[in-house]
Amino acid sequence: MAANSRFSIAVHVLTMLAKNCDGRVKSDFIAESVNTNPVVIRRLLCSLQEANLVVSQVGASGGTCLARQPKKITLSEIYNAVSHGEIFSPHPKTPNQDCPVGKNIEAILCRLQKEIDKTVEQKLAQYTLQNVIEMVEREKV
Amino acid sequence: MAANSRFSIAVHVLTMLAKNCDGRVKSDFIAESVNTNPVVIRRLLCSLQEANLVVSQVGASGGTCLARQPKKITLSEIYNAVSHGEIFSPHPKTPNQDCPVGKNIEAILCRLQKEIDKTVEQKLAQYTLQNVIEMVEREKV
DNA sequence: TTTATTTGTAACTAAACTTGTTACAGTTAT
DNA sequence: ATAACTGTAACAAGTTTAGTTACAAATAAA
Repeated sequence: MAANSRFSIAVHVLTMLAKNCDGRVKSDFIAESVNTNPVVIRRLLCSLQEANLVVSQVGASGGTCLARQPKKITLSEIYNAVSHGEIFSPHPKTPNQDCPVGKNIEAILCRLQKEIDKTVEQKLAQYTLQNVIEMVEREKV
Repeated sequence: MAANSRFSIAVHVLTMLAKNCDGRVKSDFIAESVNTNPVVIRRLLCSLQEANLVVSQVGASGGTCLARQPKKITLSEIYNAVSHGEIFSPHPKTPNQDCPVGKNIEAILCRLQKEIDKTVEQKLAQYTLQNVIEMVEREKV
């Protein structure tokens, strides 16, 4: 383990919700499709709820539904809801500040990090959940 | 720990080599600037050597130097040498193949993954090690 | 009002990965 | 011959991840 698959599962979960948009979907049902434990799904749904992508209802005949139409949800929003975009990590320990390279490299890498994040975000923003649904349908053929 | 900082360290290491391009640089010297153990640096240098970015020499008065001019080394090459570009991971377990979403979502996410990787690669390819050196110098002011 | 169902969440485990560290074999200049 | 290096194996400690059990709280339905 130890490699973040939350975005993959989140896209899967939201696609399930979109295809069952008429009612509230239960975490057990989603978990069966994702092939995992319902608690894993509920944990993820909490993050998606914080990001205002879904609405959950507790109690009997509760469940979750999308907060918006699939065409109004971008993959960028999904990504931000469940991951913090870091293509690479900074130095584990602060570099030697007495070395001219060590003193300045962190700030440069930090700027680069942000620039890449923005690039990824722009790419992911090109796709909506609706696009994913259409791809799933097309794939079926 | 448990967050890959190899790219950050690789850029740091290569910048050190570029600024000491006249001779062979020892792992102990680099480790002091990076503030880590020389073995960590040597391990990284092995990866950079496999990618033909540096040349190392064993034995007394050995060390490492760049294999090419800094302006001919892109950050994209560095990234590929030390990381395998994965912005997100696939499902840990294969989704339920009896569910239309579960059956198709993996292929779609895989294509998306590759597309994002290409985007990141293009972004990183815009910068060379020479650019980083210039940024380090400029930062110093 | 009682009961069954469902989310939310805490606590724990096992696996994977990362860096740091020690140790040492092999290579090379002096 | 000796000292100084790299390359690499082996292990420890810390972090993160998904999976799991358990249960409190909320809610619909009987």
